Amino acid sequence: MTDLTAPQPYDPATLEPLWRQRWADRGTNQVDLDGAAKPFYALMMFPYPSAEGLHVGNLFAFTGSDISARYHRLIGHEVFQPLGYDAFGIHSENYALKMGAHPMELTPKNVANFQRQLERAGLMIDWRSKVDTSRPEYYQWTQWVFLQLVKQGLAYKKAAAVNWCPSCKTVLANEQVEGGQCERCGSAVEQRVLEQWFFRISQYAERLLTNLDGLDWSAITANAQRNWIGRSEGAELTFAVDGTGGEVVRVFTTRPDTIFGATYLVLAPEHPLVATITTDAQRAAVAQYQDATRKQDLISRKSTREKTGVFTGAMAVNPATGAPIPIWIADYVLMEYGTGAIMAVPGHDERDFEFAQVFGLPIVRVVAGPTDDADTPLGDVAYTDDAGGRLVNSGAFDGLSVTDAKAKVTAWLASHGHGTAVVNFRLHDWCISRQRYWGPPIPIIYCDACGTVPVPESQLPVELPYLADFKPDDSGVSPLARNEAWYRVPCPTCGAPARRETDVSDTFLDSAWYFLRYPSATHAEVPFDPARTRTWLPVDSYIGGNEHAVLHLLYSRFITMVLHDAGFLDFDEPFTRFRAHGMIIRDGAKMSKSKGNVINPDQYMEQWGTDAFRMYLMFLGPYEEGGDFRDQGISGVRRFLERVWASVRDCTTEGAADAAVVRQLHRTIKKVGHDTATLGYNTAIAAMMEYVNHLRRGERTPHRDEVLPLVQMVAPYAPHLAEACWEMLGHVDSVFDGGWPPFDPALLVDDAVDLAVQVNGKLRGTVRVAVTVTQEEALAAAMAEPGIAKFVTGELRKVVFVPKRLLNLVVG
RNA sequence: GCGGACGUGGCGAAAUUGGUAGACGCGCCAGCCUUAGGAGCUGGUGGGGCAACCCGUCCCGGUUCGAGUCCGGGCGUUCGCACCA
Repeated sequence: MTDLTAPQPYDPATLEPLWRQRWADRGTNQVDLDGAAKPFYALMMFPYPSAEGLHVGNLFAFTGSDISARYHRLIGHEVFQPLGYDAFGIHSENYALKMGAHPMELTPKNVANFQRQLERAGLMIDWRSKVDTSRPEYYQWTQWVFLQLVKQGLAYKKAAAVNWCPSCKTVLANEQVEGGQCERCGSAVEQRVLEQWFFRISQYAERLLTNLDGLDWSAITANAQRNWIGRSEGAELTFAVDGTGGEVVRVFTTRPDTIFGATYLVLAPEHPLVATITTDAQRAAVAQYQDATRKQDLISRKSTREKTGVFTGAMAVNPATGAPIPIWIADYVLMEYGTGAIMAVPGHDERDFEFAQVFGLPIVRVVAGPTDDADTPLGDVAYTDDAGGRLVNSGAFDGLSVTDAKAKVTAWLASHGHGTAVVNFRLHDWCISRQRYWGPPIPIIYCDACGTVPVPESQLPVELPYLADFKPDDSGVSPLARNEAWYRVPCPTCGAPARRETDVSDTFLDSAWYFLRYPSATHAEVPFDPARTRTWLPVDSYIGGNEHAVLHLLYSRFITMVLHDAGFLDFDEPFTRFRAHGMIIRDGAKMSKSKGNVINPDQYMEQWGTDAFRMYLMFLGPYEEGGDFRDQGISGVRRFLERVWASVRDCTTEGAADAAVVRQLHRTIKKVGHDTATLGYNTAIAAMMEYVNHLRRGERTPHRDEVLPLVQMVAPYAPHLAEACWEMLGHVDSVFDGGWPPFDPALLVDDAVDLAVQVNGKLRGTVRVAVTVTQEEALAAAMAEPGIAKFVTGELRKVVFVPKRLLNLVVG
C-alpha cells in the first residue's frame, strides 16, 4: 500500500519511462509537417551506428541540440527535430570484416541498439521521419542526386591515384593509412592509378567562399572552410621550352613580381610534358625518379621535407630576362595544384631556396627589404616578406613596391603574350568513387555502343546485392565486380549487353543531402516533397561537431547549390545557422578503449537518471568548448533536481509570493532565456541553481508562483522531471505546450545597490545606495564610511562615478 | 612551418561595453539531525597574517582613474592544415 501522507520522493527510475511512454502515446514529439505556421527545423548531425553503441560524445551533441529545439518550441515555434543513421561506409564495412560478420546483417542490429539507447535519452525526436542511408528507399535518392550531377555536367570520370596496399592487395581509404603504412599489416602504401568519378565542386569554389559571409555560422567553422577553399590571386605565366618547336611550360605563381629572379622551372614528376621535353641523356634518371615517386603513398609524399629532384636536360627561357633556365622535376611540386609546374625563385621562396641549395642552382635577389639594397646578400634564408619590399635587379620595375609590381609585371607579361592574371583555389574536385562494397552502387552503365549511360531514374534504386564475400581484393575494383550476375545488364538505351559501374559512392554523398530527406521521409515517391521543403528548409539551426567543419558541411552546401541551380530548391545554402559543439574528455584525458576510461551512457542513466545525466553533460563546461567529465560532479546536478522536485511537491498556494524571491525569479528567467538561446547551457543551469538556493534559503516553504516558472525553465534540460512537476502543479497538458515564462523588466532592478568604492583604483569598501543616487550623494555616503575615508589622504583630484557600479576616488 | 583556440582556487568552471575576480558545482571544514551514515539540512572555504592589512587571473612591459578583459613581446598547452607555389 502506498502511504499517501508520506512525501513523494524523486524517483527517476519510474518517472522517466512513464513519461517517455506518454510522449509516444500522445504524439507529443510530433509536429504537423504539412500545416506548420511557425516552422523551425532543428537539426543535429546524425550518427554512424557503431557496434560499440552510443558514445557519450553523441549524447552530449544530441542533448545540446535537443535543449535548443525544446526551447524554441517553448517560445512558440513548431519544431521539427528528426534523427537517423549514417549507416553506409567504410567504418561499418571494416568492423564487419574484423568481426567476420556481414554488414547487411550487422548494421540493422547496430541501428536497433542505437535506437534503444536514443529513446532512453529523452530527446524530442519525431521518429516518423527517421532515415537510414543504407536502406534502398533512402539510397535510391542518393543515386538520383548523382544522376542530377551527371545531367548538369558536373560529374566526370578521370584517372586518379588511390592508396594501395601491396600486401593486403586492396585500396585503402586515407584514414586507413598511418604514417605511410597500412594500418592493418604495416606495409608501405603505394599509389595506384584508377579511373574514378569526380564532382566538379571546384567550379563552385568562388560561390562557396563568398556565400560564407552571409551565414550565421561559428567563426571557426567558416574560417576552416575559407582555408580549405584556399583562394589565392596570382598569375599563370608561360615559359617557352628551348629546341622543341613550340612547347611551353605553364606555371602558376602568386609572386609574378619576382620573375626576374626565376632561375629554373620545376614540374611535378607526373606532369604530362615531362615525357616530351626530357633529353635522351637524362631519360633514364628521370624515369627512375618518377618510378620512385610513384612508389610513395599519397600521404608521406606530402610530409617529407627533404628536397629531391632530377634535371630533365631541357632548358626554358625566362620571358623577363631572356636568360635560359633549366627545367627540373621534383616531388615538392604537386600535380594537383595550379598547373603542376612552378617557376622557382630561390631568393624569395623557402622551398625553392632549399632546393637550389641542394642542387647548386643560382639564387638571385630581386626584392630588397627596407634596410637592404640590390647587392645585400640573401644570407642563409629566402627573403619572403612582401610587406615592405621593393624590387631590385628587375629592369624597368626597380624601385616598385611588391604590391604595385605584382599588377604591373603581370600586365607587362600579358601584353607580350606570356601570361595572364588568374585566381587559383586549393579546393579539388570531389572524388566520389570507392572501390568498396558497403555503399550505394554508382548508377551508371557502360555500353560498347552507347558509351557511358546513366541509369534511367525510373530504374532506381540500383540495389546493392547481398555478397557473401564482400572483401576488397587485388583487382583494384569493387567487390561488386566479382558478381557477374549483378553487373551484366542490357544497355538501357540500345538493349545490347552492357556492364554496370561496380564502384560505390562516397559516404559523404549520403550525408550531403539527408537534411532534405527528413521532412519528406514519409513520402516514398519523391526525394523531397516541394511543399514540405518550402515549409521546413533551409535548416534553421544545425548543431554538430567541428570535425565535419570542412568535408561534410562543404559537400552539403555544394549539393544544395547544384540542386538549386537545377531548379529543385529555392535556396542555395542549406544551413542558416550552424554551431559547433565541443568535445568531452574524462578526468583531463581523451577517452579511449585502450585507457579503459570510456563512459557508458547506459550505466550513468541507470544510476542517476536520464535527466541528471543530460543536465550534468550540459553543466560540466561551455557547450561550444566541451569539458571534463568527472564522476563526482553528477551528484551536484542530481541534488539540484531533488530540490526542484521537493520545492514543487511542498509548495504552497497560501498568501502571496515573496517580493525578493520574485525579483530574483525574473532576473533568472531573463538570464536562463538568454543563455539557453545562445547555447550557454552551463551558466543557464548555474542561474537556476542559484535561484533554487534563494527559493529554499532558511528552509522556507516556496510559493506556487515562485516554482511554476522554474519548472518551465528547467523543462528543456530535464524534460521528464519537468513534465512530472507540471502535472503535480495541476496541469493535464505537456509542459512543452505551456510556453516560456515572461519576465517583467520593471522587476529586474533593485531600488538600492551596493556601490563599489575604490581609492586610487583599489577596492576599499562598498556603500548601499539608491540606484538613482548622484555622484555627490555617493561621494558623501562613501566619505561617511570610516573604513573608506581613512584612505582618502591628501587632495581629492578626480572622482570617477559609474552609476550602479562604482565610485573611484583619485587622491594624492 | 602556416592558421585557430586557450592559459583564472585543490578540481570543473563564472565574470554585458575595461568597472566589487572566483558566480554555480565538486571536494574539503564546522555545526544540526540521526542508533548510524558514503543520506539530508545550515554555514564556511583564493593565498599570507593574531590583526590592521598585504598579495593574487602563465611571465615581462605598456595604455588607463581602473586591465582576467585592450596593445607589444615572451613562455606553455591544444586542435586543424601541412611542400598549395
